[in-house]
Amino acid sequence: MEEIDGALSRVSLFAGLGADDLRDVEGRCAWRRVASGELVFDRDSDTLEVYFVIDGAVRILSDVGDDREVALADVLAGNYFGELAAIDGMRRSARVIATQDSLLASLDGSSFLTLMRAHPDIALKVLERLTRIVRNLDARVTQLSTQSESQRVWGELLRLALPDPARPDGWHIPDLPNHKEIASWAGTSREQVAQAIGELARDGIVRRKSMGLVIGDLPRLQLLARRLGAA
Amino acid sequence: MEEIDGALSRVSLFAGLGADDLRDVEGRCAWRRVASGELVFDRDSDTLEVYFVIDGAVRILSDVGDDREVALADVLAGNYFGELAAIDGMRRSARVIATQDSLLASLDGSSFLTLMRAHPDIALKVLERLTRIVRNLDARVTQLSTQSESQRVWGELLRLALPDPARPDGWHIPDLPNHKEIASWAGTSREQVAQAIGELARDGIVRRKSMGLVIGDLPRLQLLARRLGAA
DNA sequence: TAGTCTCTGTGGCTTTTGTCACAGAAGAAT
DNA sequence: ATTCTTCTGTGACAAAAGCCACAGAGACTA
Repeated sequence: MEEIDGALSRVSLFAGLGADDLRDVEGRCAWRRVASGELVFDRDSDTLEVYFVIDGAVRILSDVGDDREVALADVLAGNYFGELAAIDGMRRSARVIATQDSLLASLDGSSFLTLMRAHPDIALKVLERLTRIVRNLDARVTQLSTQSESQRVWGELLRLALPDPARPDGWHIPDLPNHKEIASWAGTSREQVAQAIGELARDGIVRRKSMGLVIGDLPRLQLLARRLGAA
Repeated sequence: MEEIDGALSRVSLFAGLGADDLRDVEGRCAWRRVASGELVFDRDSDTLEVYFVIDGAVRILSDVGDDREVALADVLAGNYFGELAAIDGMRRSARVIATQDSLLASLDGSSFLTLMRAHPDIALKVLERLTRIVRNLDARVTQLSTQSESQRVWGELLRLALPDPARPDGWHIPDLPNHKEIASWAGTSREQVAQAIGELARDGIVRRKSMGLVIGDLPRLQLLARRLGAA
């Protein structure tokens, strides 16, 4: 029981909650500090808590046996995860691993349900969140069903791209995740990620830089990522 | 304005609603009859109604241009669709097409929101539904990311399989959807579906029958659909 | 009944992926 | 610095998938 002090007010879900209610919820929370890489819960476990990420970040992933894993979502500070089990009472459908040293608050499932019943605004916010998730997943299913693996890698790069302060109209990826991680988002293998990036580099569309990529020709990359890109 | 009479009581979402409330909701609904194949709404349209399927069935699909389409969900009588836009106010992310002649009731988005606010049980049921959808989509993303196309087709066949009343322990698919449709669920092409089924037939695992398939060796099919199936 | 149409089942050829292998780069540990 | 380990970038070869083409089966029309 450490820096609990108002920690939950950093969670946007509780934005509309009065100070008293907030204190009450805080009182019901258990607190947990996890190191980067640590397992928060595993698939098929039958716990029902909802976790609030006070600080740090976690990744939800559907691991599939040995090597190849599939990243489903990143949950950053201020957000929450584990709500599915709290809502339907079923087992965890994925595993959750901290991607940074993190501080988590957990609320047991039935308290969460009670809270939503008492505060329609909160229920509505949870609905909005699930809605966003469903829309994202629909889009991802569509991409996995229709795009080639390279295209998915390129799309992932576009998602990571930021305007480059060094060059007007320039874009870059200052801190590229490692290939295995990109692969787990794009639904492909580490080697394919290397290949796909290599192809862009050979065509002069990107240049490799210390820890990242410089995108020289963003429009061309967008074209490639979409449909059958003409070379 | 036809056989509105108590039609909404067939929608399980309203199971806990009192007779008066139910009548009130019915009064706010617009009614629409659609023929099989007819478009209910298209992607990117900015309507916000929720639709209740009183009779018939619709399919939600994320079409991708010309030919290849991706099926996202089937909504049968007693269920509803279109809730995403009602909840978040964004445009439709997919198109909806009737797969049978159907009777639909539609409720405008703000009435739906009001209803959920007034009746936490209904909000909870919507949450449960979205939860189930998210879990399904997570599983689908995982399969698309890790299984081969044939495996996905075989998995789809397993999903369609029913116990065969004609043979003890026998399984069959009495009414196989056409290959294009199977492809739209498995995220592959019509030809791959034909190939995958052809392979099973050649190995004696299934036999083709008038409009369906007879599954001779279910365990073997399950094995193939899972991991690197040994022949 | 013959004539369309759509759906099936296959084959062949090109391109993409899966898999293994390996050498160099980059970090981390000692 | 030196060693160890993990990550990167590629190449090669086998297997799978994309794509096109076509012939036959069924279903529906005229």
